[in-house]
Amino acid sequence: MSIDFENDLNEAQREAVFATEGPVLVIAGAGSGKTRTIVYRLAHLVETGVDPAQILLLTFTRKAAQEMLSRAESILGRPLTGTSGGTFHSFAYATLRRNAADIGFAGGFTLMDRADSENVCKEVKDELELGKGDRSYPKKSTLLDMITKSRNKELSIEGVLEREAYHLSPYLEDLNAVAAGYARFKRDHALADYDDLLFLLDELLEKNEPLRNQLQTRYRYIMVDEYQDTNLVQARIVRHLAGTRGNVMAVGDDAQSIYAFRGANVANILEFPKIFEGARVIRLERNYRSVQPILDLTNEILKGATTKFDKTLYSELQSDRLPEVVHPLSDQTQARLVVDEIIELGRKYPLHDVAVLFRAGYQSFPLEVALTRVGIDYQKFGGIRFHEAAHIKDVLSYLRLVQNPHDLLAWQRALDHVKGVGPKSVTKIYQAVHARDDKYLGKMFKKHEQLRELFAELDALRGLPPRPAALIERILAFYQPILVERYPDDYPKRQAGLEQLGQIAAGYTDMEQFLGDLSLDGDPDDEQRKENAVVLSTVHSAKGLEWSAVILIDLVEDRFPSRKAMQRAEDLEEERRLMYVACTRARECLKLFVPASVYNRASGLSDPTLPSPFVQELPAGVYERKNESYGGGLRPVTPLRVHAPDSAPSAGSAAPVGDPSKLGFCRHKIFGKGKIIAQPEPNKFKVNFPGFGIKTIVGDYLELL
DNA sequence: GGAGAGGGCGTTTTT
DNA sequence: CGCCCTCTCC
Repeated sequence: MSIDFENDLNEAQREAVFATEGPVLVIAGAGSGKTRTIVYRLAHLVETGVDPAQILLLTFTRKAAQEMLSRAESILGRPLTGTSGGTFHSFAYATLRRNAADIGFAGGFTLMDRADSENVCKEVKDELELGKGDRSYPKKSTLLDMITKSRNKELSIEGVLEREAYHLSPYLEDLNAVAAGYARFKRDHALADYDDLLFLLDELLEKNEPLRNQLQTRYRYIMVDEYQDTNLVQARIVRHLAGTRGNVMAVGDDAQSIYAFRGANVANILEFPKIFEGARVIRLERNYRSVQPILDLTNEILKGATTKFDKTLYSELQSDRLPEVVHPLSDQTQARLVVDEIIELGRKYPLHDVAVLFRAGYQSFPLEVALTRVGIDYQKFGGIRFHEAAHIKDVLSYLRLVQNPHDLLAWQRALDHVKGVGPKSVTKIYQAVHARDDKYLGKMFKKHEQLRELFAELDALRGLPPRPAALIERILAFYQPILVERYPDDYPKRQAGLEQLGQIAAGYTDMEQFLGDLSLDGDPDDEQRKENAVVLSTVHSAKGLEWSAVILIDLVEDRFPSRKAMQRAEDLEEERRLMYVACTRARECLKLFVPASVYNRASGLSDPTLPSPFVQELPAGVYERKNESYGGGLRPVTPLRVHAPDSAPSAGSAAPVGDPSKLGFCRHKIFGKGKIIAQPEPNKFKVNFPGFGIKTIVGDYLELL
């Protein structure tokens, strides 16, 4: 079977597929067949005799890598044996485990997850007696945020505070102290966090020339997907791996950069041609995913960006239906309307081909309730992960102790279930274990029978061959009574999760691999799309995916864009790109929901909302508006015209300007209330905004008062 | 030193 | 409203 590159690819795609030697940068617009290009390139390499084991494919999620590899296998008609594919983090973890002694972890190390890292921050803060009695002191999650931001952006903590957290500057010294303590704690207990994986790998490659050469020789062809979302250290890793041969292809789209908050640096993609001299730049611009009316709308979103993208997507897929902007009366009725919509769409598409997207995990809760009520199955991506659930972490803590007796975090978790043992005793027990202080331990065993049982269990586990499945099975039996006591309300559900954990363990022979995979990419439910389950996802987790129908909810100020992003211009820009990513996921049908009020759990009341600026900005021609009527149904709304009937319609979606000839007061979504002082053009107004001064604004953005 | 009760507070996004 | 942190009592 030979592959039909002529028919299956367009010219630009073919160019990228066949450019196998030397550096290549592929700027791939949304839906432009980026995945297809990578898949065919994999196949082409192997078809021309490259050993699959010489290929390294770095992607944003493990799922993406697996999908690409299996698609390449299917067009090749044979397996890709030995190809390395995965995330930077998983690649780093695997490489570091093989060279643990070289990075100062002779006895191996344990990978921490976010909660572990936060707990260490708190531990260090308490140890240093910082923030005692100060209620407004930065919380552990804030402490960790600053530490990892500083690392990922490779700025001092002072630099991070200056740029984006000025309000924390009084705590600069404390933050530095916590950061230092945090680093020391990790060393002392053979722990590594997500950031360490990247930095340790970079360091290892920098220092260990033989290893670097070995990897460069092994990986003759490197492909990196989603390059716009790599950070500085990831770019250095790519450089180390590519070496002088530089057979590296980076694929990405600067308009879809949505991970700056964790240090992603668009400069990586923009400067790729400078770093890899002689790089070929190939642009994929034709869109194969979406119908033209959807692209008309997404092109408008990009037009509003401060940083201009020379990107106007076009498609040959036509449609006579415009995207819809729906205005429900509240987030509660939004949930009901979305359910109705899903049922309707379910007649046309399989449910797993319909997605509801939102800015933050919690925003789908009302919808989840509504879906459950009518019995529609759903699969949620983003939000709390499998391995983050307390009962899973409980069970894993025993496993971690078998693997790494220095893992204080695991000790804390395991000992937390022993009655009568609190934080202080944990420290003492930990010290006693490592100092072989049997007298102290013996005393404690007498006092706390549960403690004796725990130690007996751990010893038994350490005596077994280190097979994840066998150990988990034993642990589950031991943990059962603890589970029932700790979670009397919902332990059956949690038990199901634990059984699932046992299933996953069955697929592993190596303990470290098992633990690492769980933390790195481990939601077993994500592995495949459930048939007939509608997809609920954060926009971030929807990256790279597509559906026939996409519904976006909660498109109101403070939610999308997030309230936290309203302060700094560059954060708001990232929200805009996020909105762009969300809308470009849709193939045929796109619906944007803008509830007029949302439930505020602080007050227990419904707060009125302002439509998201990203919706407000859209020109009237690119969508059809529908309002929920008080009676419950949806009614199409004819946009009001600002100008004389013969001019183009351009009324703002939610707050149309009335008669422009009448000067008076108006409201702007950012500048607030202002006085109109002149009308230099039919649709332009000079407005004096208290506190902001005189601005000239297009009428569409003003609401007349 | 641990466990339970009251009070402030505030929901991004992820490997 | 629910979480997390702190304070107080045993």
